[in-house]
Amino acid sequence: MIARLSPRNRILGAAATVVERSGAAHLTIEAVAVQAKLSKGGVLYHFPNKRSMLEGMVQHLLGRVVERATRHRAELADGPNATVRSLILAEQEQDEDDRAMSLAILAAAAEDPDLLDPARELISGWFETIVQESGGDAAGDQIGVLLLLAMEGLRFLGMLNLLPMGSAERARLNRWMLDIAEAGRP
Amino acid sequence: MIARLSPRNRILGAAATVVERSGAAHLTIEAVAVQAKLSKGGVLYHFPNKRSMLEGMVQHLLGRVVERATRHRAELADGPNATVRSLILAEQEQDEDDRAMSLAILAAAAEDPDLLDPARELISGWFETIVQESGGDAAGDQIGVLLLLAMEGLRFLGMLNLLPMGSAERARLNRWMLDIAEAGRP
DNA sequence: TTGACTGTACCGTCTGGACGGTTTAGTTTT
DNA sequence: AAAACTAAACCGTCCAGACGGTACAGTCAA
Repeated sequence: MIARLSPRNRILGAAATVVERSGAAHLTIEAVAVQAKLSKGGVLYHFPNKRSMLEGMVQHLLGRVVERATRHRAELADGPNATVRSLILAEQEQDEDDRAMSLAILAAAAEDPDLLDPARELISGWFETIVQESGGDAAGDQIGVLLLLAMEGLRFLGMLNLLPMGSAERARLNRWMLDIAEAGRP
Repeated sequence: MIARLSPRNRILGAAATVVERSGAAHLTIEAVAVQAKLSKGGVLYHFPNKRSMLEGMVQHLLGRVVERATRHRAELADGPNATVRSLILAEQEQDEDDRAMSLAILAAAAEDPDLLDPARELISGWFETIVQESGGDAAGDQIGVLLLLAMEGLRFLGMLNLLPMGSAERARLNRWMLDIAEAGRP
């Protein structure tokens, strides 16, 4: 029933798995090939070099986040803190594979910090929007920024296995954060 | 003027600089030696291998954080959310070098996720304490956790240069977070 | 309907280079 | 004299990337 993944996405998933298991330093074309059950040449057919594979990972990751956030954003119309709420909802929606793909950020940063440029732009845009939405830059009213930062904290701690929270606790926290965003304050 | 660093700390600082400039994948003994103005043998005199150098980086980073947090913690006695507040204050106190050393986390994660074990333990302890301090686990009352996560979000986004905030904005946010922690809510 | 051709998706092999680490013999600093 | 290095050679391993070839499904014209 599972729609067979395109070879390209299978490779990207395999790359994420390698990073998850061995760390970004051991992300090699050959390791990815083994994981994806391809030969090295097979991988290089889809991505001409390692750098383009990392670009692909980052792009894939950001693409999915943006896609989901945009959808939720549309549903929420222009309610209070709609953008942060859509980001929280988008994060909540991620499955295991998506979470593993987050490691693309670490792998990219390890290889060449410039690979994160697209992420920089995206986040920068979020910040601007969120600051506006949570009441201009009136002193102190930065609840949107706080929530966004907490989301990112969750993301990074989670991807490094530094987060001592079960999925139930996490779900509860997510719900609470949505409430805060909607109410404008805890 | 500046107290000359011990060779050991000079090496650790050089390692952080290498990661900052080139990414964790290019952290090699030789690159560190060049940056620290030593020979390769000179570095290996202080750290027998790369792994022990990474252990040293993580240890150095955590040591400083713990030291500062402990000091602030003592000052705050048992005021509301004292632990989170001490962590915020500790983070605020970091200089450029300390921030660069945060990259040790990324470098360690890239090489071998197990190197993060000490950090796991530390963070796990923080979580426990903070949950207790912000009112047991009474439904919804997770302000301490939220603040800790936001702090970590700041840390990670900052170390990857993904944070579109100037130091003034950051300072303002920090002050606001301290207020929230003290009041228990905004 | 058959044969020529095309594009996609690979495989297996090879090479040049870099890296981590070790060793050794010698030098500077304190 | 001991501690703290330097300089250089060297080894085994690993890796990115290039290359030539293969299998095969589909197209299309005669």
